[in-house]
Amino acid sequence: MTAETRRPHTGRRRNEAARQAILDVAVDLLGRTDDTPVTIDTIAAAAGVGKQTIYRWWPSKGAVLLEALAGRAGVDVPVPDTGTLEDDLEAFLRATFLAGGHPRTVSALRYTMAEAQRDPHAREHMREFIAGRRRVLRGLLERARDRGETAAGADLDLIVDQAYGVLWYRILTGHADLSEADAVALAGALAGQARG
Amino acid sequence: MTAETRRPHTGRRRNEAARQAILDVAVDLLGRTDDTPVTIDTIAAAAGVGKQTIYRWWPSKGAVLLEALAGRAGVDVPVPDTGTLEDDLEAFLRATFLAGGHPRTVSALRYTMAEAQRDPHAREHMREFIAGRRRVLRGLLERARDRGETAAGADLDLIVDQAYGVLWYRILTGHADLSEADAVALAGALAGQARG
Amino acid sequence: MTAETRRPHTGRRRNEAARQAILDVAVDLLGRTDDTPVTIDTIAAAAGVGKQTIYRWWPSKGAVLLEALAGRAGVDVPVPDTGTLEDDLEAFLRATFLAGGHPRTVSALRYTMAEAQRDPHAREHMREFIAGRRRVLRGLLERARDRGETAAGADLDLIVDQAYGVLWYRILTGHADLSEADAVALAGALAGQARG
Amino acid sequence: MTAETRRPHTGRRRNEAARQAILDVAVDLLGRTDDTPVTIDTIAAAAGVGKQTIYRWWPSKGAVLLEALAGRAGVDVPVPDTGTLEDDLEAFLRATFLAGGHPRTVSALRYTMAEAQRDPHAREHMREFIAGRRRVLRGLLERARDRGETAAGADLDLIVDQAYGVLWYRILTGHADLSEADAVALAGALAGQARG
DNA sequence: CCCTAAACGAGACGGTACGTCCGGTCTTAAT
DNA sequence: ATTAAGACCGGACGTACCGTCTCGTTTAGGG
Repeated sequence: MTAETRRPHTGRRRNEAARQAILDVAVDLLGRTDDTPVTIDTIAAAAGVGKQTIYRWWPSKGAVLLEALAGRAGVDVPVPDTGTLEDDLEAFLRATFLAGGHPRTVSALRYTMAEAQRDPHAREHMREFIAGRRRVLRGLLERARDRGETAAGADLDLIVDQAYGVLWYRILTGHADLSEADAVALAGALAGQARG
Repeated sequence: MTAETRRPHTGRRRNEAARQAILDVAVDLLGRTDDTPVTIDTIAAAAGVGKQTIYRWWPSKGAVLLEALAGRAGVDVPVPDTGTLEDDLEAFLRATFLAGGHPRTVSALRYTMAEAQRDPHAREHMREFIAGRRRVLRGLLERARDRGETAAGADLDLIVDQAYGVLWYRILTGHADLSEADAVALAGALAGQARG
Repeated sequence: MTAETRRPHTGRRRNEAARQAILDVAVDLLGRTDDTPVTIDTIAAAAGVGKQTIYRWWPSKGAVLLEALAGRAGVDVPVPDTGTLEDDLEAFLRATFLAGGHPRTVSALRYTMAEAQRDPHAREHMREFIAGRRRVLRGLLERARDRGETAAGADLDLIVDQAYGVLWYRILTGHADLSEADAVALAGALAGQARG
Repeated sequence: MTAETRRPHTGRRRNEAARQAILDVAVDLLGRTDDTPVTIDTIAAAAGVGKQTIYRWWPSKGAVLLEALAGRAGVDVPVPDTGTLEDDLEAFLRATFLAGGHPRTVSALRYTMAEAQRDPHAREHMREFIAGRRRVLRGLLERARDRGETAAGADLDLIVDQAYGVLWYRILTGHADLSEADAVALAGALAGQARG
């Protein structure tokens, strides 16, 4: 994804096209399943940008990657509204597992989570990213609660933890695929937990 | 943890004392919560060993770290045998969360999981480490199944995924602590799930 | 010779101050008669420079050392012009032997000639260095020839070879000093050869 | 030159076969014009010998190489005895230049002279090697002096320096070949110089 | 005749240097 | 003032070699 067309300078104002090119390249590189190195130099070169342009707007490499990741988050996972908790949960987890099972997504998530462990900026961005995803799922659960579908003492946060926990655990260790069947099974189990 | 005493050579056979010194130093460095760098150079220096002695026996830094980690695994988590699934599960998860909540353990697990994402050798070792931990928990569940405590169609592997998924998810994102209360709640939820 | 004062960056152009610092340190280290190691690391450290800055501009250690040596060549040996071949030759060889007999010069020449045997880049630079020194002496001889002081068939190159041959032979083997008396004797002998 | 046949142990006495194998391999490796590394490991492996067997009898790598070189010295350069200085000198220098011009010899001399600059043991051996070669040539000159062929004040040592100086200078810098014509020319010049 | 001491092949070891890679900072010249 | 370009410092990486050390084996020669 090398910048082919000439991108004009914008003088003393921030160049939005450059910013977008950087994030696009970051997304592209993160998704590569070969061993293309994801370095600031390769990003800058591929985006047709100076390294300083990156560091002017982001504090570290991890911050760039996490913002790139966050920008792509949720595009593949619409929030379903079927009317029942189990169906919502199943639809959501199927979509989530489907997206999360794509090789490009796996690669990107693995790399960024690793980066978040060593780069404090990336860690902070990752926390926000995670919090955002959690809010969506928790919203889905709260809707069901408001409909009276959940038991009184149901720990919604713990249910969210289990859903995303399984997802990340499998992505990072690779010990099992994110199969559709497992999405369904997990949805059923978590719906059961919610009902009490 | 510098080697103070003179360590004798062992001729043409591997020097077990050197191997142990390397792993000890690795464990020590992995557990540091300050930003002490975990490098081959620092490991070698602290262990009083030449770098080549490390590379002679391990293919990469990650492999050393994972072996060091694996060597310490399970020391803090005995397998309980109370007679009932829920009590076993609760005891196991309490111990696991307790150990996994210790700053030194968190630091080590975060670093090694990150390393496993970039170093194929570390990844392979991590897979084995993960598989070993899973076997323990799965054995506990199978025992309950053999006692007839679980429903016919209960997916034991998924339950294992949920337990360790929550653990790793919290360790890596840091969005919530590994509290004792959550261990108890999770044990209850999973026991219920197993019973069907 | 550590860089004490802050050296400013020069942006996208080569930093001449850094280049000079590297060569200065190299000259200094080459001249040491103790066993201070002449390493890229020590050069970089003493010059306050990253190793990559050296490898960006020179292909190998030997290339740096040879350039450093060449930069100092000829400073101590002015080309005399007395009007007669023998006097010119004597003055030149006295100065050459004097400079070549200095411990710092001996050390530098020994090290660089050794380096030139194993490093092809250094070898190439050494060839140029040698060629440059030869040109000076040969120029002196040609001037005498133009004055009609030499025999018709005199092989000037072979005379140059003998002069520098004795110099290097003694420097490298250390079997005899570069005494003033020998400079005079050699000048007389070579002048005799030239006259035929 | 790998040791193919089984070499028997000799109990508690030095194994002469091993010693010879080491020197043979050293000579072979020194003569290689490709970039085969001349290391203790390669020598030991090729000679079918443990490294310790080398270090038991020689103090350093350079010492081995120099002894190997010395063992081959003089094999190609018989001392002529034609009856006249110029003819003796010409015959000697022709043979010397011929031998010294062989690629294997050049390679060996270059490597060992370089080694002699960094390894004190090699340096000492080189001094002896050089002294030995000098004695031969000086003997030739003294014979002529005893016949009354040289001038009273002729500096025989300087003549020896000039002869070997040219040889080594060309070998080490490679700026010119050791041609037969130059051997003849040099012999003539030095004979003239001796006659005064 | 056995038993011990030395030499041997093998190769692990501590240490030092190499040349490469990359993160984040800095400066120039162009826009 | 912002940008593309890219040099710079620092520091980790994994490799190569030196010379030392220990093991287990083999043989010579003294008790």
